[in-house]
Amino acid sequence: MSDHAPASNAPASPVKSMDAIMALCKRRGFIYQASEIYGGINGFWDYGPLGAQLKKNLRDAWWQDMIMRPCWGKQGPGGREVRCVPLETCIVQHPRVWQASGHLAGFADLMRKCPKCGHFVRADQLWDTIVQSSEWFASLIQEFEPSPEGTQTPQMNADRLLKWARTKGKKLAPNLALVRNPEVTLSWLVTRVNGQPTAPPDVIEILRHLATEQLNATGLQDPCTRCGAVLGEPAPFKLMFETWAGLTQTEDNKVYLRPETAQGIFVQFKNVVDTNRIKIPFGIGNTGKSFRNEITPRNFTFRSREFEQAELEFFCPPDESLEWYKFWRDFRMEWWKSIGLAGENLILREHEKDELSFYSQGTSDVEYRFPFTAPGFGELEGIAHRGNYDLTQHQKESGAKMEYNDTERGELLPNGQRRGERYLPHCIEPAAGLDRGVLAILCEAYTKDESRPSPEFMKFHPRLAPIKAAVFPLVAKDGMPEIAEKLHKELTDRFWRVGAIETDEKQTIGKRYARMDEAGCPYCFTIDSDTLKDQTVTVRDRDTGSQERIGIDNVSGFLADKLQV
RNA sequence: GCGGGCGUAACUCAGUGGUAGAGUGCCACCUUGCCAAGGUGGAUGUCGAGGGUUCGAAUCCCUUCGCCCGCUCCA
Repeated sequence: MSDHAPASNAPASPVKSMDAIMALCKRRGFIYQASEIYGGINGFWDYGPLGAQLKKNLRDAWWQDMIMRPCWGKQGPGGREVRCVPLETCIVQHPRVWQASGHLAGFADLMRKCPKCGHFVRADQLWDTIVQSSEWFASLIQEFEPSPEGTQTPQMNADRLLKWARTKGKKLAPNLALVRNPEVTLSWLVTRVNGQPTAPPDVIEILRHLATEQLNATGLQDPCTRCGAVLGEPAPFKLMFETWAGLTQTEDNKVYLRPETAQGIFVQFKNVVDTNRIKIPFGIGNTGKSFRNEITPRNFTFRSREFEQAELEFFCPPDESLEWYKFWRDFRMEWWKSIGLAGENLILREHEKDELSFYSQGTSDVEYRFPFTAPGFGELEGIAHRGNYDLTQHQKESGAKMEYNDTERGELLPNGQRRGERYLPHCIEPAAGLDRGVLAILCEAYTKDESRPSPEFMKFHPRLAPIKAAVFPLVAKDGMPEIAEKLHKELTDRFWRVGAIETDEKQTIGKRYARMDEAGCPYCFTIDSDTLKDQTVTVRDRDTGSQERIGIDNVSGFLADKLQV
């Protein structure tokens, strides 16, 4: 999650209530807590019937617009056709995949845990963190005189340190050795300073002394940045889920659940090139579950430990990569807008230079202003220029040649062919979070309007709505139910592939409309007494509540037009 | 991980030591003539879980799980 809140970009409309959205999601069966009857399990969520269909519709929209007809048929840079093929790779890959990608190293930073307050700090950043953000250090450092010119040793005054330990130190760093046992701790330090005037201790060594109560028994120790207690030993902090492939749970059999789908694509890049008549530039798309052991799952489904990604890796010649990057960045923003995130809550944010990975020439995030991030934004999708980093890594680690032979390049030969040019393609990666997408769509669709008979309703784009339409008899008599049933069957026969068509003859018409509003059904067709006379029905629009009459024979065409199918 | 708040019906919540409640929703029947309309009736809870105190616990204590908020973390 990022937290960018330009003052000029403040929300014009009031922030929606996340509690109300979550209540509706539960009540109407969009999202349930996973394993709820057992008390739930931290960081995991299930989709109910409407949620499962909504998410499928989003996944289908991605698949259709990225794989089946990429970018709605728009041309890429230089008027080139945009071509993409699908792929489905395994959640479990060879462990060396994660070695090559850097996840094994990057996802297992050495962390140190404070046994007293439970605080975590990265082992390699301990001293930086203390100097930059430790409250007790900021206070303590003021008790020292500045270092004399050309030295690293601040001037120490034992009396002032004693006083600090008994006053401010008690509050700020209650577990620091200096605070718990000032005389002993200071005596070791004074001995050290006076004993070796030619090699005075630097700031870090002084801090380590102040954290050490029993020098003889323990040696110098390191303090917790927050409470000053002695930190535990560095231990790998595992953000990847581990399991075993094989019956024995030994180190040899250890495998990991993927933290992203992208690596499966890079690993199969050569196979796709070699076994399909496809030429660069082209993309490979893959949707599927990924897993990260998030430290703090939070904000409903926004940061879950099991989540689904929709990733495309688009391969192109290095000299075209920047243009393709910009192309994809802009298209992906357009795409999110096209499925209903059209408002001021969606932004495209280009990363600053210092945010970029060393191999990247550009990265952008599509971000949505969720109720829980407002006035800031949370990431929906990252579009990254990854250079040839990943193919290079896998080429090195596996020894397999990842080069592409571009037969459209190189000098023109006498026979009219090109000589060809071998290179490692560059890669543009639009990587979307489907669950975050669903959550953004739920938040965007949720609308509260107390002036309506149905004050809470879901304004889904018709393409995503789990229920596409409903057919009602105005009252359950005079032959209306029979006509409704016939129309319902007709619509179901035609539209079942894209979503549900519902019918309901119980309760009053207002209640039935209201129920459909909460489920986000865009259109309701109602059979009334006029239908019997002139073969027309009313169409009710979810967002406005307005009605128009159309011929019963035109209903199917009307809906097809609205759903663009 | 720390700090704060919360956990009672599908949803929103009342109930602070003495028989488990309300509104909404849901279901059935009656009534219907376009917006959660009206009437009658009905179903639904191991009060998040475990332990303790007590004659007696939704209520007090301890532990634990989950959710929300603020820190922290987020390759």
